[in-house]
Amino acid sequence: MIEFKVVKKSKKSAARLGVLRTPHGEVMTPAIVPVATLAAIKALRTDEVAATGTQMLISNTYHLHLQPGEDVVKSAGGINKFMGWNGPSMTDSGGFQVFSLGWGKDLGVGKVTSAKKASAHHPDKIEKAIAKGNQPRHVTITEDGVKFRSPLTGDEMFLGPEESIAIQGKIGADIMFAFDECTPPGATRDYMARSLARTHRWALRSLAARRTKQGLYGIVQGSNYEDLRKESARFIGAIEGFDGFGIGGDLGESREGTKRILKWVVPHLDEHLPRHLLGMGHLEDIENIMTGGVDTFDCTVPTHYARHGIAFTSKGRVDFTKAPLLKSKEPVDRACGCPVCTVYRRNYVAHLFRAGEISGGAMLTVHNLWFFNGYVARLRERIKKGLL
RNA sequence: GCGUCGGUGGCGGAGCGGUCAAUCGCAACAGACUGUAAAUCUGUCGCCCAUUGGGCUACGUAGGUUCGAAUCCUACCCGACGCA
Repeated sequence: MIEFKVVKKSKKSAARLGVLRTPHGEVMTPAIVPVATLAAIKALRTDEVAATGTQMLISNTYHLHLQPGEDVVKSAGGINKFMGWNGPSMTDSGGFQVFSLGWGKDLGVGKVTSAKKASAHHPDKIEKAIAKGNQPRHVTITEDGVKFRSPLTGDEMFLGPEESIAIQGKIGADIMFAFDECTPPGATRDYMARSLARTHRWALRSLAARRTKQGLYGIVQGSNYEDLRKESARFIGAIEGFDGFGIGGDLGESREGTKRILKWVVPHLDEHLPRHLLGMGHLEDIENIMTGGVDTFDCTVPTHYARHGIAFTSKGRVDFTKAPLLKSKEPVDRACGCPVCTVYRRNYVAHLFRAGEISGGAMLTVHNLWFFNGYVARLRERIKKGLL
């Protein structure tokens, strides 16, 4: 059971402050939700994660199904006990993997890769590949769900709405997501429309498959087509029983595009229910996301970039793989009070990266999470003061 | 002192007469990364111009053989090992 309460609505934008109550505590929204795909924020212990101001985590159904398997998580007492995380949690449905391991992998594109950019590398490839009703190499998408081979064992596996919800039920996070298809940017409208209709049917099946008291969010798709996005928002928004909404898929080729999509979608969603934007949260996006009316959003950027040596600081990005930092006696970020910045200097962190020491990635993960959480908290403060 | 093997680009290490400025790995440098295939991936990596391309100097040093050598021969220098 979850509960959401809007505490304040901005007069300047669609932004709002809220409280999301879960069996594992409250989330002050808007909030960023760091990604713990395999029931782990890579490189960190959960107590270290808690010390970064992180309120909620999202793990992944597909990955946990492959390893260690949902039964292991269930017998551990659910994901919270399993990973020693006392706070709220969500699980993504595996819908994103339908894309990332399917078309995404085949075509070498990410979900935010613009169609233009992608087709510059593969002229006409995307349209042709997808338009003809072909299937990606590694997954087969049917009305029932998605067939794929485990990259771990090579075994044939299947994930559909019923399977995803059953697995998420055993994992036991506070909030689950409906099974959807995250469509590839650059696909034809025709493909998008057919995929959307199927995702809608999957949403109803996901809801019908729920056997637990966990929250369940329906997911709005529709890529960057106005009519499809609106249609999707109306359809998903009208379904009785969802505890909130996810907004997923291709979110436009630019920050303006994302803004536009949120404008199309958000007005059709019940304002009393929480809205979660799936997989977006670069620093530069966050203000737009909030003013667009999003309550929670997840993103791998702070954790992923950290392991690649990038720290986000009050003065912009700092790349710790660069040699000159070996001579810097500054903290990672002068203006930061995180557990890393209060102890370590840039020269040491840079050394750890150049030496391939994993603690370097761990340190920047702590810092980046602290920084992103702080950034979001300051924006919440601005909403509170009526500035946003 | 004699013998054997060896000396290749920042390092390790291929190549053993032409297609070699030289496979590959590491390091270095640059770039990418938005519901994590991701402590990953891509590119550059002798020097000088250039868009394809061209020029120059290079495989211990100095000579030589050959149309042509990192690759064959000779001498020398250096290293490892073995024998005195």
